[in-house]
Amino acid sequence: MAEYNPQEIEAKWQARWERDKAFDADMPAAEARTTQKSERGKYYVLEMLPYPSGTLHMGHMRNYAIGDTVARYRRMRGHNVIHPMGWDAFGLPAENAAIKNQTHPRDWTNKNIAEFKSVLHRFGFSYDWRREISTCEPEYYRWNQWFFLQMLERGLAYRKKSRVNWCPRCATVLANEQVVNGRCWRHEDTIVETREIEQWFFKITAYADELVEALNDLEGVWPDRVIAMQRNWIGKSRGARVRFQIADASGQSIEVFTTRIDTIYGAAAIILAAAHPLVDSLMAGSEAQKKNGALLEKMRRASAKAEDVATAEKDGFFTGRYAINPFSGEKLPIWVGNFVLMEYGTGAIMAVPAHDERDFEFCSKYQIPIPTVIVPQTDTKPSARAASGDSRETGDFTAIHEAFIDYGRLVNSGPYSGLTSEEALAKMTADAESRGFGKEETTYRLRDWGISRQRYWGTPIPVVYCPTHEMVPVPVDQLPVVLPPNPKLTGMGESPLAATPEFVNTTCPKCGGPARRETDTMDTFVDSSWYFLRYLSPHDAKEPFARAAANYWFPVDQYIGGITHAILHLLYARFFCKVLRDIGLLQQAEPFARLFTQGMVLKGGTAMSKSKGNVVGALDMAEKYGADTGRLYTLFAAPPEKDIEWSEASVEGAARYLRRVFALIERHSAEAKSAHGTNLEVSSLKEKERALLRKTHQTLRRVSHDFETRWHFNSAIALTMELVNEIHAAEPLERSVRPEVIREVLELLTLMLAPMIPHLAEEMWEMLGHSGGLMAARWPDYRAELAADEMVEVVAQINGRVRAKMTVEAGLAEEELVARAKAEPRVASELAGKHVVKSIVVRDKLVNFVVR
RNA sequence: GCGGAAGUGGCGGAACUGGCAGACGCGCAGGACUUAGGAUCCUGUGGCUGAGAGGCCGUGGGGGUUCAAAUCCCUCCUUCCGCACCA
Repeated sequence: MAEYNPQEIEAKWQARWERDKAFDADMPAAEARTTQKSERGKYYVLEMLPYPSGTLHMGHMRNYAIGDTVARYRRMRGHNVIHPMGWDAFGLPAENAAIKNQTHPRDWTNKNIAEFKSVLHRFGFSYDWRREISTCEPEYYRWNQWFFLQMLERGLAYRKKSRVNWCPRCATVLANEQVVNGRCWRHEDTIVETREIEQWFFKITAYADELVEALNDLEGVWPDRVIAMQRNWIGKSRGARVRFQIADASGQSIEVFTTRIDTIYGAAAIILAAAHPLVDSLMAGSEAQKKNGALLEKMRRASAKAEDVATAEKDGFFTGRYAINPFSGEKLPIWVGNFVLMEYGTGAIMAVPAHDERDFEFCSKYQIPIPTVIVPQTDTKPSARAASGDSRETGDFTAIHEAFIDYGRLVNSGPYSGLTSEEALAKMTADAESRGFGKEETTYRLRDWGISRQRYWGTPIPVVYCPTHEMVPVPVDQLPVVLPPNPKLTGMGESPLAATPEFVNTTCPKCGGPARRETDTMDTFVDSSWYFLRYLSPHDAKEPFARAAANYWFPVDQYIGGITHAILHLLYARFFCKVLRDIGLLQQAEPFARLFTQGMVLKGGTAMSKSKGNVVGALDMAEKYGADTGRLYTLFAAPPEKDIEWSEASVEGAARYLRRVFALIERHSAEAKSAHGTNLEVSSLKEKERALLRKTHQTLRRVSHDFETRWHFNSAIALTMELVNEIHAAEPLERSVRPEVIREVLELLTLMLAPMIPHLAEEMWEMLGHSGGLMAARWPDYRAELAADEMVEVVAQINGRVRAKMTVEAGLAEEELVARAKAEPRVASELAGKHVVKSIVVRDKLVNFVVR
């Protein structure tokens, strides 16, 4: 008897697939696209493209195993599946490795790509390798440059000064990931500074509203948390902009943004961000300036890091000036506060301490009055809190212990008193507008996307700077702007391209005079914002992607990747597609029809990563157990969206199952092959045959359901294990089961396993007498008459407790079930002398007697 | 604080629209075959209790709805993830 030899089997079938070009995906000819009716049309399955670094470990592998299972299943379902793979090849690690090892980032990257690729081949993933792309190739990144120019032309790319991390020792800009605890990664003793330099931005905020609104359509097809995270990130909030005149300042005013204009009669102060442009002029020459100048400077220098900001104590000072509340006419002191952000809203707020926690904290600290203007709606009489609330009258600043931030009913609000918050929001916004001191406004947290990187290993930004014409875009026909082959990479001093004269020095496209190239490169997220379109015509030299190909293949039907990219990558890609639609290149603006975020593979409680030293190499796995075992283990360990903790023992279990399945096919292949005909009439079946076929078709029904709806491959695999166990238990089969039945059972088992363990399934298929290979095979439909239960187990309960189990004919009438249940000895004895209040019958399931 | 997800045996996890909780696998225990086995096969395996048939308890805690709750409702607790002074 032959043993299961995965190495041999896997090599054999991988060679066969390659020979047969089994995974090449092509568009049908134009006319076939409309007439084709037997098949189900295209299906684009995509796993997030990897950054080739370190070793390809089982965490990566799990991702691809899930994608490959889906791709293979869809092929079996008759879809024209496109399943491409490529490399996110630009990036900082390549540049760092190059500096460290005195090599070129390209060499390091290509070496890693070759390694990754060989591992993916070893696992037999069904990619169309003709479509492979690498983002560091000029044929690819020239289109990044082309998109940039398109955006520049439309005002969607612009330059402005912005903060970067700066290490004074390296004299260079640091990426966020190179800043560790506020210090340089290379110089632990050196505190990172911030510097303002000119940088390029993509105006993603122009699409903020569409980006947030279109999320509604992704409900149910994208994971909830990803949608929630994107909503949160975009941070849409509706409110109003209100202008407060500055007292004694001849027409000068301060604008604030508020979502709670209904609380405006409770405003106790205006608070400005330290960076607010009016701060200096308001205080010029005043007593307040002398007193608070130092504090102001300190606030302006304070760290902008989120953790620091969130934990910093509220701090501020009075500017000595006042503003007029346009609704009440009241004079409000103008303060400067460290918790007011210049970047959000208008950089100024109205402080309503009674109804906002932050304002409450600030005003309590500085003894600013806390007037109550909203009371809970349920209060019929003024609440104790409201009654004692107005500190302007009582002079008591301690009477209120916390802010009441909910909507409610207005009090002490002039003509608006008595309205609900909802009513007041609408009415007061409208009044502010008609009276000319405010208007409805929607703000977003989302900021524009800074794409400049002071790095070598990225896409050069295609503009030049000319002394006479200033910034000049590189004409499209001069693309690509190619990276110089031999940069000086030191990681110190100015950015690498700036130190490469043959790159920097150029001529102005307008006047031909000497000019300097832009020396920043693009954020690598630009590369990954449209790569899924490049796969569709990867070698196109005339355009980024062929329109016809996009019309056919786009959007991605199923995108699969890690939750780590829930915000940035997925948001940028959505943004890009909207721009591409507006340029006229796409008809559809949402790139990913369905998104699946798979769980991580942990070892020792943390995600596998080279730096933590807890990786299990995919190649090692394949060499020791085989690719199919590796795949089966990662699919079986948990549902694909959950994290799994690496367990070598469970890998052994997966290997054991495959050996068992292989041996099963081996034992019966001769009989199966001897079968003639396929007609399996229910009436002609012997008891044992009927039982086996029933189990098989029931398994098929449930496995199909798992594949189709929830992707719970773990339960699908468990179901096939049950089937295998049942076949085992029925052995020996030779005398009691006809070859036709054996063949049917084993074929269906093979087909069910095929998407998950493709090599072994091919081998099994061949052992069962098929020469065509599984690529031509279709996912089978279960036969209802074979899956049907003839006898079912029905439970007899008394007051919800199981008292007997009966095996009865399926579909028995309710009265008959009650009669049979009552006939059960245990039921009969317990019911004796008791009054049955009620009998509940669930057909084919249970009978429950309620007794007193 | 806000938002999202999740709490089921020793472990990973099953249980479709409320209907026998613990499928399947790992681990463990016992056995068979074997020179041997970390190969293979068989049996057992939630807890307590009982000689046994069986009984009682049991899906994070508490309460509720129901003939019936892991599943629905209320409430509390815990864990993980994301955002975090966003006006």
